[in-house]
Amino acid sequence: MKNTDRHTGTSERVPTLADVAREAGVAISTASRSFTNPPRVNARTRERIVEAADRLGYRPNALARALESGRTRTVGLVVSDITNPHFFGLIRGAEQQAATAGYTLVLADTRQSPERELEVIARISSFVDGFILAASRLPTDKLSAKIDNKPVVLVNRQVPGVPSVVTDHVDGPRHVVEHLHSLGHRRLVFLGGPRQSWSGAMRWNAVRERATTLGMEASLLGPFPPSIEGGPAAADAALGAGATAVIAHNDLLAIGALRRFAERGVGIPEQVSVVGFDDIFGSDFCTPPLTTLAGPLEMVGRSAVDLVLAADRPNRGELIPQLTAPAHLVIRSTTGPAISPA
Amino acid sequence: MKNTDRHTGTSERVPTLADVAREAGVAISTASRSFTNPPRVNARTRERIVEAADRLGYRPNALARALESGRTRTVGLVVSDITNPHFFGLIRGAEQQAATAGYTLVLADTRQSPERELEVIARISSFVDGFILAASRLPTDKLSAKIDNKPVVLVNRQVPGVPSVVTDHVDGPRHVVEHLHSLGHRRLVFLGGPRQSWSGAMRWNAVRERATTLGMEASLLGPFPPSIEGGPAAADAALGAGATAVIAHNDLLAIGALRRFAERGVGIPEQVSVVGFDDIFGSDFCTPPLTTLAGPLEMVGRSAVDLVLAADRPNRGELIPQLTAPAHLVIRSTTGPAISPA
DNA sequence: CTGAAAGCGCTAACAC
DNA sequence: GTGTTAGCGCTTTCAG
Repeated sequence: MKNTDRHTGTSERVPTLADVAREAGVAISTASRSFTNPPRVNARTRERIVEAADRLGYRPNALARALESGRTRTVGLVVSDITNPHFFGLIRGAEQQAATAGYTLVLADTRQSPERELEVIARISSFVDGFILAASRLPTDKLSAKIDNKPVVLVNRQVPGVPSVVTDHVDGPRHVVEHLHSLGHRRLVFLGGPRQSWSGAMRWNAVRERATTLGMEASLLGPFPPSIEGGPAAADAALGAGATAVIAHNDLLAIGALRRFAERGVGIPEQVSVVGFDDIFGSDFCTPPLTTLAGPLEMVGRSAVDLVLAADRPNRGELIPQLTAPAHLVIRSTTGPAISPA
Repeated sequence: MKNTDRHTGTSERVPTLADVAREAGVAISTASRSFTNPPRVNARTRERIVEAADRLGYRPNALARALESGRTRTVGLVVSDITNPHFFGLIRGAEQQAATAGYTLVLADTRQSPERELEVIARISSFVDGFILAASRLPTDKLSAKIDNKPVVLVNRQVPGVPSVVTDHVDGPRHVVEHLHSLGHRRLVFLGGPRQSWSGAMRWNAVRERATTLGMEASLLGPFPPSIEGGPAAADAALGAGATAVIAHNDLLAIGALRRFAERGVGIPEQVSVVGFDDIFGSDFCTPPLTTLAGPLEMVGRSAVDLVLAADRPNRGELIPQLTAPAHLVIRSTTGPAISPA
C-alpha cells in the first residue's frame, strides 16, 4: 500500500494513468497523450478520457513524470540564514516568479555554514531543476554555472562564469559615503559582517575607496554577527573609535546598534549618524527610523528565478548574465549634520 | 542528454547506479544494497562498490528512489502569506526540525486565497510526504487528515479529526483582556483581521467573552487587512469608537495603527492602550515597543513537522493529536492605565 | 552473499 | 488516431 484515495482516508489506491486508461477503454499512451499532447488525440476519445480521469479523481504523479523528463518544475532557493529579514523580500519575489511560471520553490537554510550549504545542495539536488544560491558562503572553486548539471544562479555574490544577480555594491555604498560627507562627516567607521560575506566585502571596499577619495577617514571594525544581537558590541566599538558616522554591514546590525546608542545616551543623529543596508522590514519604524541603502530585493528574487529558468532552456549561447539591480539611498532619521569638531 | 557531470559543466552523464555497478563489477542490485542495506552485502565487495561510487562521483537520484518508495523525505509548508513576519518563526522552526530529521522543506504561498491554496497543494502534492497548512483558508469540508493519502497538519486552525498545533487562543486572549481591565480600561475595541481567519475568530471570541464577564464593553471593528497598511484605517475606526483600549488582530495591524495614532497626536499609552498578537520581529523596537501576546512560533513549526513525520509512520492508532502551545503576554510600552473618564 | 528481473507511474519513440 | 513497447534510476522480491 503506497497509494490511497485522496481526502477519504480510506485505503483505496490513488488512481494512476493505467486506471484512467482502463476506465476509458484506451491504451495508456493515449491517455497520456490527452494530457501532454491533446491535439494528437481524437477530440471524442479525449473527452472520454478526461471524464474518466476526473471521475476517478486522477492526478498525474509529478515524480514519475520528472523521472522521465528530468524536470521537476521546481527551483531550490538556498539562503544563508532563513531568519534574516533581509531574505524575506528575496524569498517572496522568488516564490512569486516561480509560481507565475508554474514552478514551486524549495527553500533551504544553510545557517551560515559552508558545510551545511554543500549538504543542503546535495539533499535537494535531485528534486530541483536549478539552484539559487543567496549569499553563498562556498569557496569560489566550489561554485560554477552548473551543479549536478543543473543551472545555478548566485544572488549577492559574483564569481566569474556564474550567472548572478546582485544589488549594486559600488555606486550604492558610494552614495552612502557621499551623503555622509555632504553632512560634514569626516571620520567614519564601517561595522563589518561575516568574513565570508561577499557583499560585505564589496560594500566595505566601495566605502573605503570613496571615503579616501573624499579625504575622509574610514576604518573597518568587526566582524560582528549580522544580527540585532551583534549591534551592541558594534555600537560600543564605533563609539570607541570616535567616529561621527557609522555604516553598518546591514540593517539588522544597524538597528541593534541604534538600541545600544540609545541606552548609552548617544543622540542619533545629533552625535552619531548611522546608516544600514537593505531596508528590511522594520527599518522604517525603528527608533529613529533608519537611513539605509535599499535594494529591490523582490525584483532580485524574481530575476534570479528568471535566470534559472532561462538557463534551463537551451540555445542561450555562452553568455553568462550578471545582473546588477540598482540600489537607492533612503534617507530617514538616523543621519544628520556632523557635530562640529570639539 | 538529460544528464551531465556535476561541477564540470561538460556534457558527460551524471553517473547512475548502473555505472557504479559496472565499475565495481557487480550487479546493480548489489550496488543498490550496499547503500540501502549494507549488512546484507559482503564487507569487501561493499567497499569496492563504495569506492567505485565516489570515484565516479555517484549520488543516488532521490526522484527515482521516491518513485519506488513513495517517500521523498520532504514536507510541504503552505502559508497564507509568505510576506507576513508572523510566519518567519514558523518557517524557521519547521525548516530546522525538518533538516534535523533529514527532510527538506517545500514552501508555498497561497496569498490568502482558498483557490490558490488548492492549486498549490495540488502542485506540490506528488513531491511531498506530508503537508503543513498554516492559517489555512480552506473551508472545513476540504480539510481532512489526509490529502492525496498524505498526512496533513494544521497550524493555527482546528478542525475535528485533523491533527493540528495552535497557539493558545483562549487563555491568551483572556489574559490580554485581564491586563487591560486591571489597568482600568472599560471600553475596548477589537481590530479584526480577515473574515476566514480561524485564529482571528477565536481571539475575538475569547476577548468578547472575557470582556463581558468582567463587565467591559467590547466591540469588533473591521475586517482590516492584517498588515501595516491596514493600520491607519483601523486606528481611525478605533478612535471613532471611543475606546480606551484596542486589541489588534495581529502585530502588523497594531504597528500600523501605532503609526496612525502618532500622526494624529494620540498619546500611546496615555490616551489609548494597544496590544497585538504574535510578537513578530519589530514588535520590540517599534514606537513605542508593543505589548503583545507572544506564541512560541518556532516551537509550533517544529511540532508541526514532528506531527507530519509521526503521522507518516504507521501504528499510531487513531489518535488525532491536537496540540496547543502556550502563549504569554509580553508587556512593553503600549499599554498603561486608562485615562480617567472625562 | 549476489544476480536477474519485475516493477514504481509516466512519456516517447515506433509501429499499425 | 491509437496501441505497443522500451525505458527514466532505483528498490525489491525471488532464485541461485
